[in-house]
Amino acid sequence: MANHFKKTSSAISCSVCPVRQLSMYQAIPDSQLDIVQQYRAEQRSLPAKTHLYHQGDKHTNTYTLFSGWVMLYKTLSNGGRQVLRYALPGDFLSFQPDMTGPMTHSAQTLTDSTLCVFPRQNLLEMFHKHPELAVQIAWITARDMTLGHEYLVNVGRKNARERLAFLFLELFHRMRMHVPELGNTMPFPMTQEDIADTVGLTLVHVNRTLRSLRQEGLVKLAHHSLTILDYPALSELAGYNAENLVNQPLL
Amino acid sequence: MANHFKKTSSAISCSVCPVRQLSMYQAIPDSQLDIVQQYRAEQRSLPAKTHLYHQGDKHTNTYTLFSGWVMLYKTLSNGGRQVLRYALPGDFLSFQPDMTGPMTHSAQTLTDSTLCVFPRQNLLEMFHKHPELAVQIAWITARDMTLGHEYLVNVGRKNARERLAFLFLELFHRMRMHVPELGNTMPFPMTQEDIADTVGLTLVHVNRTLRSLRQEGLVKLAHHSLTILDYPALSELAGYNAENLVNQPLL
DNA sequence: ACTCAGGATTAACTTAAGTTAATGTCACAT
DNA sequence: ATGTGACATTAACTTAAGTTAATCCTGAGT
Repeated sequence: MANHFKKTSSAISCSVCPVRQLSMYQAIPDSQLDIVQQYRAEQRSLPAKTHLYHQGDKHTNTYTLFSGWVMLYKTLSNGGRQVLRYALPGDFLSFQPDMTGPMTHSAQTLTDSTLCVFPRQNLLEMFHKHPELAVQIAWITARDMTLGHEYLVNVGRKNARERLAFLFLELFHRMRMHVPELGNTMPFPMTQEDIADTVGLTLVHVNRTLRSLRQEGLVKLAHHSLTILDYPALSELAGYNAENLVNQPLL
Repeated sequence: MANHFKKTSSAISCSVCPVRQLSMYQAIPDSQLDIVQQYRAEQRSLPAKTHLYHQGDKHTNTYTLFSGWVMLYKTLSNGGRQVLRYALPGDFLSFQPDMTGPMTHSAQTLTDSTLCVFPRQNLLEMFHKHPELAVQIAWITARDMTLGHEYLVNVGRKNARERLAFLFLELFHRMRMHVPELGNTMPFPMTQEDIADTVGLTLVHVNRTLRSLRQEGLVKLAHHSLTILDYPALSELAGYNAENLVNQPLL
């Protein structure tokens, strides 16, 4: 199989990085960014639908997503798949408790994406030199865990309509943090099968439920673009409150 | 309502703490444990079925569970409940991304329990003086997140029998880390309703499924005691492999 | 313009899990 | 010993979601 990885010829300097404030490196003052950049091995571009790593792989890199969408998921022994989270720019990927063991999940790009690569080895050294980064990672991981908890509630205790409403609003809100000027329409690169594997339903039932939401004028979803038509109704359905998605630094 | 909190008259010193190696303080050398102890506000004992904090509360403490079982759960607007995790001795509680905001979940003791109380304020100071603790927290949080992911897969992509099998093995393995000499029987303080709210089923269906597992001789569950009768079969059912539950320090 | 393939849509039918409601059991208090 | 309440157990019935399988789009490549 061909190696899809491509080093970006014109890697962007950390000092002018447009997504830094969304990433763990918001904790590092401008004056020390050159140090961070020394730990960055490279910037790497991948086309849509390629894997960054597979569940079970030994993997020695850590990533900060620079642009694009990445889907994190787990595979079951019976062939099933459960999506854990969608990563947006600034998100930190491939951190897990057993840093030397096999990956507990897979990561696949949904769109063309660019990532900054930080070898695990460097991470530990960085923590040592910049303890505030360790705190930052703890904070980011706690945030991701909290989101995971919301997903768990979603799948464990809600019906199909509520699950979809929640997913849409969760992505909509996170997207708005990245693009504050966003209107009611956002890119939505996943397929209905991806959605099904996120909310714990089948593709067919997702389609059915989507139809009902569409007919009631709550959302429009087509051609990888999602439009929120009736925010209050969706929000009510989802049992969602935006405050759940914190994005403030810890300190 | 009466205040159930009770300061333990004979608080145990950190230096002789039997659960330290299971907690974040495994990262602190013996010689510096007195410092940790200075950050500990108190040791507190609670009877079974009392809340440590409620979802929505402002809460300024952080805890390390010293003994007993604590259930963490979220409440839905429709009255539903989703259990997020069961805490065992050594576990770190009430850490969340928004340290000053309302709690995102509730915590309730299942058995009589004792906790070591560390005010949030002290935490930040501790991180400052012992950066390795921040790394440790990042590691612990990542571990909890990974467990959360397993729960998500369980609820999102498995049938009733598989979900129960998984829950039993997960708790069995974690219990064994605490009590290596454990046989096939372990304490199991939760009710069938708790189980239902953990695996995303109804109480009635949990009971039905439990009967089928019992009739096939896979487990025995009665009087708050669980016996694993056919480990291989359960393990096969659950799609579980013990390696998922890492418990090694990060550094 | 034409083909192909990955998605999206639907309908018909099945089933796992939910609901309701009654009864049983056991620990504990009086 | 008796009553009370929290849990556990079952059965009968309902329903939300799963399964199977056909058809339809639509955008990319020739």
